[in-house]
Amino acid sequence: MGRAPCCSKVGLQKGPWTAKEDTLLINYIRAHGEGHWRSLPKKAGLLRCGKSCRLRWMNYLRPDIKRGNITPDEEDLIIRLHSLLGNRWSLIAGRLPGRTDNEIKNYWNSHLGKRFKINTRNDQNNRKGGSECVRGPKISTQKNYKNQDSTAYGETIMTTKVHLPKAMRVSPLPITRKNSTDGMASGSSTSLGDGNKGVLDDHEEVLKCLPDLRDYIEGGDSTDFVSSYGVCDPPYQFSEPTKDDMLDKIYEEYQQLLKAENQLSLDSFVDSLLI
DNA sequence: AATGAGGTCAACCGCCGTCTA
DNA sequence: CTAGACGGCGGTTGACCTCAT
Repeated sequence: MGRAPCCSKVGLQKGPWTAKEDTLLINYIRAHGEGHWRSLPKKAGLLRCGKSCRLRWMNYLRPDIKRGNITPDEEDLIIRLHSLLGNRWSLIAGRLPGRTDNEIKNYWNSHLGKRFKINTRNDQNNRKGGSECVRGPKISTQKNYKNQDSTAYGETIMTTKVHLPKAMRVSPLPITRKNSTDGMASGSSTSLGDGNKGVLDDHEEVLKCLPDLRDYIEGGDSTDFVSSYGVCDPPYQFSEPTKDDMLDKIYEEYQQLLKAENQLSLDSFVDSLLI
């Protein structure tokens, strides 16, 4: 017996968002800030479910979203965190500034999960003296993996101990301003493929209507955008450390975990991620 | 050139935990 | 204490795209 739907769904728009809808949503959040998703659509003049608005904002329109390909470092981190946390996409996303849980989930399902599945299968074949063709994950050799169980990913991960802390709300990490050479600022390297150019063009139109947002995307200061949009309350606190510092710090923590072995329990490390 | 298979990713759905009256 | 509202999460879907045949 589930809860009643968040909205009646009668007469509501579904499917891909139009540029006009995006504009309405952005303008509303600009004026009133986030929250109150249930009542937001009505007030903003949108024929959308509140959840749909939230999702659109969180996964696409938010100014701090980092677009473009997942970097090898980010991929490494996703793999490591997934091996620790399992499918806790929001937690993993919380450690990847500018990435959304949906994006990471999609990336895992379309790239990594499959890769590790193949790897695991081949690993099992190898143990049986099977194929020599090992298509393991493309893990950077500069990182220390020697303490990693070769079966720590993919299907077998389900049998390894995955820390599953009690579900709780996780306050987002401080979101750092990306520098002008990556992410959205790279322009063409959006997550929209060339085939979606039409859609992209539509949203370019939205951006033309929103100079603040365009300034941000083209290298302006996100804090300007946020403050001008009136959404400066948490979770949008753009503060130090920088993205690179944060990634380094997480790697460092992980390395320490690997080295310390018995000195630092896995649980306490994972718990530290949840803080 | 046509077409079918497979990949990608935005969006939806249902459930859960927390908050509040 | 309870029930409903709300926000958030992970799983899934389906439209659209690319690529191989």
